[in-house]
Amino acid sequence: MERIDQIESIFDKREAPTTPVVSPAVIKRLPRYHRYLGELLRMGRLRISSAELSRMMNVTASQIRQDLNCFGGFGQQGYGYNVKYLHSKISELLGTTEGFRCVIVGAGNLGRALAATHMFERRGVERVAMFDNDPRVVGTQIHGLPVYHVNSLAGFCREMKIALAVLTVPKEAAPEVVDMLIEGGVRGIWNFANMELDVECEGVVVENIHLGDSLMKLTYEMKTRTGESK
Amino acid sequence: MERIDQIESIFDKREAPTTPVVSPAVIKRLPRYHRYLGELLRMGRLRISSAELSRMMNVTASQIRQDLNCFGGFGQQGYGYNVKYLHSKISELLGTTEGFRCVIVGAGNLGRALAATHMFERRGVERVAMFDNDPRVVGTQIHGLPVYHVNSLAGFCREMKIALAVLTVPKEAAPEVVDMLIEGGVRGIWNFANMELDVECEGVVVENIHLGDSLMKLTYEMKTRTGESK
DNA sequence: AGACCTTTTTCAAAAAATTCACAAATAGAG
DNA sequence: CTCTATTTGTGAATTTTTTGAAAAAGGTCT
Repeated sequence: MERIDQIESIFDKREAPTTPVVSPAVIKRLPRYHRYLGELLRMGRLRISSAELSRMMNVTASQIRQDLNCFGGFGQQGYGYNVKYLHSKISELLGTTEGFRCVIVGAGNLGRALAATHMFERRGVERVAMFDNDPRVVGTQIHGLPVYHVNSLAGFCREMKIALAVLTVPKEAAPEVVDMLIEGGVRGIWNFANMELDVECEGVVVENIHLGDSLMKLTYEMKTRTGESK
Repeated sequence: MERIDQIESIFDKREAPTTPVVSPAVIKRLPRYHRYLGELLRMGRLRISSAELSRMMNVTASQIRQDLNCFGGFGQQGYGYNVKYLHSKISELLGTTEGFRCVIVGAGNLGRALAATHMFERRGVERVAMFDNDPRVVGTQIHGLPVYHVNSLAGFCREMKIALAVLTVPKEAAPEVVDMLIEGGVRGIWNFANMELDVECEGVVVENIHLGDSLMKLTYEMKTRTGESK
């Protein structure tokens, strides 16, 4: 009972939580749990204990239990967690069952590479089209996706109820495209442009990808750790 | 003086720090500081205060000062930070002046897209070659980089003193390639393969990129935030 | 059906990260 | 050359995150 109340309060929007109900640290870990559970599922495992999962994932069992409990009691004492159930629950939590539709803006190398993956479909996101301003690619198809001119972006998004946009345009073009996307009613932007987008628009979420930052973190570790082990 | 002692102690490997001398949270933020400082540099700014930078970056000024102080006093009371100096200091800290040389393993869509960028050169990393096992691409050039057969990977790395490898091969091939890289004496692996690499090899660092996790974090926020703002 | 065993839940303690607040130092003005 | 307005450096307070450990609950085996 207790448990159910807790779950409901998380999703009860009227409570206007000042601090996020689930901490960002936990949310960042959810996709990783999802990944490992998917692996277990493919291996045919039916159940898993936090202890075994913790060994696989190199985190403490306590953290796994704590994390999962933020969303309600998905496990069972003396049994552990049902792999299939937990996997689908996390899918749901993460929004992969919402059926978001997306466009990729920018048909350069990175845009094409992303278009080629199964990344979106595997997470319940439907790729609908690509957009670019280069007349040589507009009108063609890339990995099965039609490429339209960026002029028609806002209208297309609104008409096709596009919820999510992948931004792989050059830095200079990004702000302009963002305006069009917002005009088109897009609710999430996955930003690969090499700049920070700080969209101050109610209800629009931006996730910035900075590959360069990651590369620098790596070179930092290489520089530092290698020295240590000497 | 105090200050200089502190800096030295950070880099003094004999101290064998059990806990990392600089916390991971700080390190994750360094590239972002570097990015903003580069921006300021391009704008011709000579100095910046933590307060102004904090406004630009949407973090607390206190955090900026605390972070930078982990590495020593780069600023000056009553003046702030010298943009050029601080930028170059952070570059150095992050290992971009080490002149690491890298190869890209996997000449698929993502490998090609990465090869096309200036990401590496801009961070002092020199791209040397690509590797693949597809006879149709072996022997060609991609964005100016020669493509060799993956057979010769280990030998090439050792001979050419390759420090860093970018892994964009399919998940299945990853473990095998990692073995070759380690044999070749590589010290850092930037892993885009859709799996967690846990290389337990003294002095070899792995940075995993999981674009899918980021996408899921975005769909989570879209699902959650949009509801809240209703 | 009952005792025991596993494993989650939950609450509390510990550790880590962030923010606060103020002393100390410097630049710049007059 | 002194005085004032800034602004860093820093130790302490606060908040957040992680870990630990007892309590509760469901399974398993005889």
